[in-house]
Amino acid sequence: MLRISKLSDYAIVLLSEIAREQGGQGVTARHLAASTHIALPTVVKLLKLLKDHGVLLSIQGRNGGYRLAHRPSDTNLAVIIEAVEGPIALTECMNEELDCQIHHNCNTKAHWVHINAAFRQALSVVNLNDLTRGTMPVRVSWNGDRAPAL
Amino acid sequence: MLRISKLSDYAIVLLSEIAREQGGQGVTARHLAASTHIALPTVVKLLKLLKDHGVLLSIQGRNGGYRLAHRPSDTNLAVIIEAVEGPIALTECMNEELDCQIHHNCNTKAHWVHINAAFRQALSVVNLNDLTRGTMPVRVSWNGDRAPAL
DNA sequence: TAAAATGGGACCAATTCAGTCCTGTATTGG
DNA sequence: CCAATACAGGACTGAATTGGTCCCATTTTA
Ligand code: FES
Ligand code: FES
Repeated sequence: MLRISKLSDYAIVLLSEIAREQGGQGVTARHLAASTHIALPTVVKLLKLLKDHGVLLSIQGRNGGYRLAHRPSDTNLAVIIEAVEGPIALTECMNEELDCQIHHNCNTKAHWVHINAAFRQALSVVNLNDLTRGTMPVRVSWNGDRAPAL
Repeated sequence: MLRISKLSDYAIVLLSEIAREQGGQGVTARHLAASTHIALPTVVKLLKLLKDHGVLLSIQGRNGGYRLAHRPSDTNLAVIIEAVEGPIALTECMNEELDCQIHHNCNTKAHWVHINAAFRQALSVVNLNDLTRGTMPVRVSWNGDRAPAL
């Protein structure tokens, strides 16, 4: 079916909520669980992931919580998804150092590199501001031409 | 990790091989299994899927086999992947009729529709000819502007 | 110093995915 | 005409991934 994981979706919801509520100090996992109706253990797990990948900052101890590590406009969907799911690599061939030899005469890899980049681009253009404020980036344009043979 | 399934990858390999070998008449599953080193039952399963979705034509009986249903230039990655994995729908919200209410005030759906389209676009521009002949479409361009709020 | 919060793992259940197997039908060369 | 070859269709299994839970340690502060 080719979809992002449910966890990534949750992460987007959580971050949107943090961006919306953030009033100087952190937002707690408990509070987020209540306001998003995502189970607390799951919320905790996700916030930790996002913190480990530099999307969130954490404040320990009583009155602790989480805050965005960067401005909402600098936190985009590509970053969020990569934090939760790992690097976006649509095929085996992409991010492995093992010399993938699935295809005979591999004309394929170059295409995947390109598709991967286009996809990541589409994701990276949408940021937290867009999600909370309802702004929207313009569309990708495609000139329709074809390049000459490799 | 966000990757296409192994089956989709196999399908691409199989179709490339068919496009390459196709000399008027069909190519058999047995032959494809031998030439691609993909296990026969798996090959059979995939060819059936591709046939059901109109990517391949089948000829039954002795001397039977499979042929491309359309010209190689009309068989693109989006079609192939959708045949094997079902429609490309990156989020729950996309292809379901159930009124997905994951997000509070959903500013999200509009973005996913857009990302989905951009992704499918990137896939659909690469066709079987490109894969077998080594030609390559040009890149997606992005003007960097942002549209006004919704 | 107790309560409230994150930190870090291990762990389990459910689903999805990859792959196999079996039985049936169509076609055709000999 | 019939046996061999190939596709048709589905049931089934094992493996891998994902989604989700649980437990206990550490940090901070009212
Ligand atoms: S061998 Fe991996 S993309 Fe070709
Ligand atoms: S409720 Fe599904 S995209 Fe917002």
